[in-house]
Amino acid sequence: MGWRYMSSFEPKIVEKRWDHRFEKEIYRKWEERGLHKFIFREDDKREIIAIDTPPPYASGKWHVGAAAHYAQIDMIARYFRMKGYNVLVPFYVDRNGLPVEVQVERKTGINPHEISSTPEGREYFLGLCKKELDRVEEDLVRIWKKLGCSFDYWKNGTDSPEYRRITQSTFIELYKKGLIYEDERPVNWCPRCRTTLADAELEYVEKEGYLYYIRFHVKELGEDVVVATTRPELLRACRALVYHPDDQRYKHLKGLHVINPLYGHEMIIDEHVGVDPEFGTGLVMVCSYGDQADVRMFRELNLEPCVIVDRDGRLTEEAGELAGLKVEEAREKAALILEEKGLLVKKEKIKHSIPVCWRCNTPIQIIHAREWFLKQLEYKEKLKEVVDQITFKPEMHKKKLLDWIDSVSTDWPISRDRYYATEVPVWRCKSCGAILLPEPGKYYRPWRDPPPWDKCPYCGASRENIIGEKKVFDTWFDSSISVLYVTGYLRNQKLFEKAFKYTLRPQGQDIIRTWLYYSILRVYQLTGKPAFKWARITGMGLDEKGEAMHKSKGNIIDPEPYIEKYGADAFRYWAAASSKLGYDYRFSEQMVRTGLLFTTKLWNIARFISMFPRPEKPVSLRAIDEATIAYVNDLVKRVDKAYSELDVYEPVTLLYQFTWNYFASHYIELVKSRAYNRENKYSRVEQEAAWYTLHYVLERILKMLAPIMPFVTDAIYERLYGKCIHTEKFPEVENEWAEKDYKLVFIVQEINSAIWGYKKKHNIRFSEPLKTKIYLPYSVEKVLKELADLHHLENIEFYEEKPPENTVNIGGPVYILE
RNA sequence: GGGCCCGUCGUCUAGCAUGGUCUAGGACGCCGCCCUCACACGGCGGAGGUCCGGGGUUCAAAUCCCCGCGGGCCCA
Repeated sequence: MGWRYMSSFEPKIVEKRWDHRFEKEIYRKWEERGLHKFIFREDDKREIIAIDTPPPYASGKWHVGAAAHYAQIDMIARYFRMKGYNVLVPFYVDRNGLPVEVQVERKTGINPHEISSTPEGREYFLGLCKKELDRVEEDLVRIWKKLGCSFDYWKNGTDSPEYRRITQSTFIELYKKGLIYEDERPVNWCPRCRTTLADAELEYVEKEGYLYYIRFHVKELGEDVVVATTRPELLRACRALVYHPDDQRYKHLKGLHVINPLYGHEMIIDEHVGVDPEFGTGLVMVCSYGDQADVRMFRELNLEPCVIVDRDGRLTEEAGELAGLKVEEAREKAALILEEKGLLVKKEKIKHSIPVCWRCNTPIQIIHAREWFLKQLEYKEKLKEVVDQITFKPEMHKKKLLDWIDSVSTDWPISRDRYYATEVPVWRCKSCGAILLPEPGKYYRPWRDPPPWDKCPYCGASRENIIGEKKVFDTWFDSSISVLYVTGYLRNQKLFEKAFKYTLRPQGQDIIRTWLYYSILRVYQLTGKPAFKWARITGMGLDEKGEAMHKSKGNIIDPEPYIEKYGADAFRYWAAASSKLGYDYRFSEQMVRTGLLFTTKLWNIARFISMFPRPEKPVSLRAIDEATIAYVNDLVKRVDKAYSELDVYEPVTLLYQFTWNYFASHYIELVKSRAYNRENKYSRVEQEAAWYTLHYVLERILKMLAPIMPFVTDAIYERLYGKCIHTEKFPEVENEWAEKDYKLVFIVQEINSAIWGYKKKHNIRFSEPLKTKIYLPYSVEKVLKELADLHHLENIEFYEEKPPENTVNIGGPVYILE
């Protein structure tokens, strides 16, 4: 008959607290059992949820915010697994793009452009990049494994032939659809490095220079105007003068013309909101190109550019007297000529910030370069409809994307003059100029591979005339198809058909305009469908002071020491509880510590409960058992709903609150004596009811918490119930308890609080009897035994609506005779 | 500089779409007391907020409107 006659109880859990050093061992167990492996079988009835995990860029270790984001993604993945989905949550690394080149250059001093002038040199440089990436990738993988993330590790990153093959195939596909074209456009150019630079490759330095005030003659009026500029050497390229539309000083000049003081050509006078009326005279020159503002004006005012700076940073023949001079020399000479002609009104010293090449500090020039473009302007309206089909969590971030779509004003330049990236898969016939695209399906390196044609298919020119493209893609061109890569596009059609259905994009709000936008654009162009069912947008990870973490600010917080010190579950507790989804979340070591305390609390709750066997079905439950079970059923409902909305803050907060502040502090305290039943005050049925309820609640808490704190919940579950919690189903609301009233639990909490407070105030130990006559409402008459036991009440009377006149309230519905 | 978003105890939040039940609720932290047989990595109690500021609408505003201020993101 065993436990039915037990009088002393031994816990199955012996240790007084959870030791997070076991986490490693548990993780190993998960790996051995293949818990994280995504397996696709056609006959698998489960729906697939594909999580388009952000491939992190391997430019350095994660800070706590990034680590928290991946932990949150894991929580969502684990939840959906418990809900019966086959969850595809890969982890692979974004390894394309500039940052690694920068890092290698810093470490080795090698100039990528110089070394890459030969295929052998380029190959060598790529090898160095790869090594560096491998090193950083190891760090990242180590961290997420330490964090307990159940990702399926894919060794093929975005630089793998597999991924690049798909990127190139999509290029070829879109080219054939007529969505890709080549064009010349203004780009940042470093004359020393002789390369185009992305905006991200620019640095800004404060430089002293002169502001030259130049006199222009207005053709129609016979009056002069004065214009301030820092770039007089660009006068040849100057096409207009502009002022701010609100600037009354120049309103009368709109549409008139001035004569260029050095070259004599006519220039129109126009308005533009980009002009600062406070700068100089409020009238500025528009030249191709002094700065990015000029680029914008040329575009928006429909001016015909005439670039007079060449690739070496010297002025072209167009510049007449200034031809052949370097920009700085030309500037001085232009000023001199103007002065001689009496057209230079004055020059004043100013400090201004100018863009320079991040590498060599040379001021950049804006010149025209040939680039590849993807059409996007014609998709704007359609994309807004597509975006509306995606569920945003939280909704507020959707607006950022819609606003961005509205503001898109040029097609997307997708090519770059870099090296560690996916090559633009194009060859060109020198003889007839034809652009040759290979068949999709293979990974091509045109800068190195022999052309896949024996002769030009158009003009028949020999193979030597077919030249490979040297350019590579913008990294976003690769990463924008990540969801297609994940779901098996062009790799496994059967998988793709099934997996490209419930797609989830988790990402930060900082890359809504890039990763999210480009993904939606590209996937729509390729499949005609919205890229995602859900977009889950997180805020920014901040340091303890609430400031964004940047390498340059030196406030990066490394997650590893905290995971080591407090354990992954504690860290994950912070990751879930630090803020509401979509808002910035700041790091708090204190909160990680709270997470650790919570693991200890859970451990000890389980330790207590592990003393008691788990009965099958209780014959009858006592009132507080019923209310508690009803309460936990309602909790299941609320936690499930929050998770299903991709939230982890609400679940962790609700569970913490319930577990610690109700279940441990009140329910367990109330039924302790019944569970032990040392003095046989309760019937065996009543005792079993307590045991049943304790296990009933604990089991549900553990399961609901498992996605957030996977280690400690698994350890407890394994010891108590002999199974791995992560292959269990998420708890469901039981119909018989669904609508059951449980306000008893709140009344009981008030009563406990009142009596504890009263005893405390009167210096009565909690274990001492309370002799004072105490009045309680009839509604708790069913909890009388538990209350009397817990508080050692000796003299209780119940009241119907109001207690007798001569009593005093001591809190809640509790009164005493004084 | 422009666009967008956000702004409730030290911190994270509930309440705000449908104004009154809010002299603003909870949690973490903080302070004080207490070793009470799962847990002192614990228990109990307490203090903490002019709801960013200023105007307005209204009998009534954390909640609606306007103007500022502060923070964030992206763009320039």
